[in-house]
Amino acid sequence: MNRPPEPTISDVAKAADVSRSTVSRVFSRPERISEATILRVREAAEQLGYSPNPTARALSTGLHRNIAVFVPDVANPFFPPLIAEVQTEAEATDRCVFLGSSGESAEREVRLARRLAAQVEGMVLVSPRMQDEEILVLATRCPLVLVNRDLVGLPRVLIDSAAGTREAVLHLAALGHASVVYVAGPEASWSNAERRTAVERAGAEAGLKVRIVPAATPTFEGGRSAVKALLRAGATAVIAFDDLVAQGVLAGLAEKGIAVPDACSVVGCDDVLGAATWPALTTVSNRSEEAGRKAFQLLLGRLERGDSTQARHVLTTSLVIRQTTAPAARKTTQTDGGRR
Amino acid sequence: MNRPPEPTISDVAKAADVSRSTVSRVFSRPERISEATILRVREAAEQLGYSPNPTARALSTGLHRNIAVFVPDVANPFFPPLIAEVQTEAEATDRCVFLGSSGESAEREVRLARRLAAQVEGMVLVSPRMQDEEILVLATRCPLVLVNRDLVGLPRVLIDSAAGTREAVLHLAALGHASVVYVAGPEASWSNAERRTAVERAGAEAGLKVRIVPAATPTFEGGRSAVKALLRAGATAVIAFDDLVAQGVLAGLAEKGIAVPDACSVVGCDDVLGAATWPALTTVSNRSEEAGRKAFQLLLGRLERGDSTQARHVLTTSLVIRQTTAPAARKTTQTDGGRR
DNA sequence: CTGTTAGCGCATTCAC
DNA sequence: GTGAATGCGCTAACAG
Repeated sequence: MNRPPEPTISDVAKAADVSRSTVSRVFSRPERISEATILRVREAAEQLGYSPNPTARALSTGLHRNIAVFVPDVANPFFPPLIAEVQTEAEATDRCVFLGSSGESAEREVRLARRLAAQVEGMVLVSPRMQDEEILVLATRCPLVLVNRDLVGLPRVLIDSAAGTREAVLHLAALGHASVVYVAGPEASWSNAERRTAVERAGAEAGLKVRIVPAATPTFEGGRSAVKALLRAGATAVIAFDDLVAQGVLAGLAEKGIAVPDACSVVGCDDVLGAATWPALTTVSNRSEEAGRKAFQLLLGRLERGDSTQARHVLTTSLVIRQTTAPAARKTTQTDGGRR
Repeated sequence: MNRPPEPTISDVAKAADVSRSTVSRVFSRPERISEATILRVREAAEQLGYSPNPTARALSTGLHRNIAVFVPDVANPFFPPLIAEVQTEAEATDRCVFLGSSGESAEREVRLARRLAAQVEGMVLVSPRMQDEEILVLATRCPLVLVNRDLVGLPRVLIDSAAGTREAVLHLAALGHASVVYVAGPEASWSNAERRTAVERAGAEAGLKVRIVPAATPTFEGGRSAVKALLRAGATAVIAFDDLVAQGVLAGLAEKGIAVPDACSVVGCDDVLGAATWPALTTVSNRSEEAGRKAFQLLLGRLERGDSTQARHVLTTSLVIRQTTAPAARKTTQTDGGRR
């Protein structure tokens, strides 16, 4: 029931009739050891089923060969592909990855990060919800790479959804819509801020009236319950914070008998659903896998080559037009939208 | 750029003018220390920003307060909610979690597990792809809990999708279908075996002809490319390994102009898509969050109370009828289905 | 209740 | 190229 004691470096040393230092070197700097003894030690190790204890090694060197990835919520489909990518890359450099899924809570995020800092050589913070200061403090204790958070002084990779969002607004304008509603995501989200201002700017540029309706949470449910406010605002076109929210909006609209795209156009963001909604969702493209890969590479660069901390890698996006956008209905439903 | 040296137990001891052991005890068994010195030590620690180094602690005690969760693929939406649940539970007991996403590869799974075994007190293996023997070997080096793998001698939680799958077959029979095709998932998957035999048994029971068509991978793409074989088999009703595959089937069917559910009924499994497909997918319910919670509790029981290793917790499922199933078409399309 | 001593398993000086 | 000694930061007996 309890684990059998693992063989230690001493066991191997004894078996191979060398000193412990030699065994240690065989596994860390083999270049300084003769072929012959390497073979002998390796064999003894194999036979005993020995492999260096990572904990002891970490205590001695200060290096853990672990990293941590933080996301606001693993269950949000935007993140898993990114996580998978980081894990794959990490694996390739023989590193293990801790997962921190903080349930959209900045507090949990901070607590977890503190807890993990001593066990990792670096962390990737994806769409962190904590404040700038908290991130900066963390950065003094552990190398950080940010994804979708634009903080000067830290390496970061940014998925520029503003570009695609802008396209979306222009696309809606071209379809004859006179106004657009943005269903907003989390306050603390950099991506949300990007998208929101992109909608506002492009809206102004194209002469569209822009309104903001917050989603309580960046989820299907959040989108669904935002529909009431949408209808009150007399929306004919809506851009949602992300695909999940958009999907919720679609569902909410369907419940109220509002036809998409005939009576109302809907645009998502992140393209995590593929063509899995009905009608297939027009959305802004997603590059989260690339973001994950790049983030890991930046981290690796810092760890192994002491790269600068100033990297700012931007991945641009574009609009993927599918079936939830259509020309504005001829006869716009008038409501008391602006009143309250 | 390099991290400032963390304060150690000695620093705190000096500052509080006590021995290192006392400091140690304040953080591990405060009940044996007087109120007064606890306060003094705590204060000194706080001021220095000290907290016990987990690595040193682990080396000394053999306890890491880490666990690992393995899944075949984080990006498969079945797993994230389960992972999130485990992580939340772990956090509540002040444990951190490693993630092992193995890309559906048994080999990667084994390698990762070996690598991680020395850093965790236990692991949760969700739908492992490795062989029984490999799992058993691993179990000698590290406490294990299995999810969706029925291996005698190890604690396990099983989502009994057979129950819901059976309902699905009966449902299709009741709708007048004469045959059903099961689009199979991974060979190494316990869930797949369960579902497959459930289809076969219930099919026999209800007098349905049953055929099996494998999906290359348990993904959207896998389902989509299985459609060709489906058509060749002249399917009027199909049950897919999971929702993702079902969604692929839906897409493939749509491409060929086959109407769902009128010309062909489709049933998924795991209910991970909610009502997000069109038409909304009839599927077998999912209890992955509960599975995650239960799995962690079993692990905790083993770790803290030395619970038996014989636990076998079954979560049953049922059919969720939505819109992708309908009565069999009057006129069945005849094809050369059985020929090759 | 608290201090002293020893050691977890390894990497790293420094000698030879 | 290899061995002997020392310490990483902490917990665990064993005293008192």
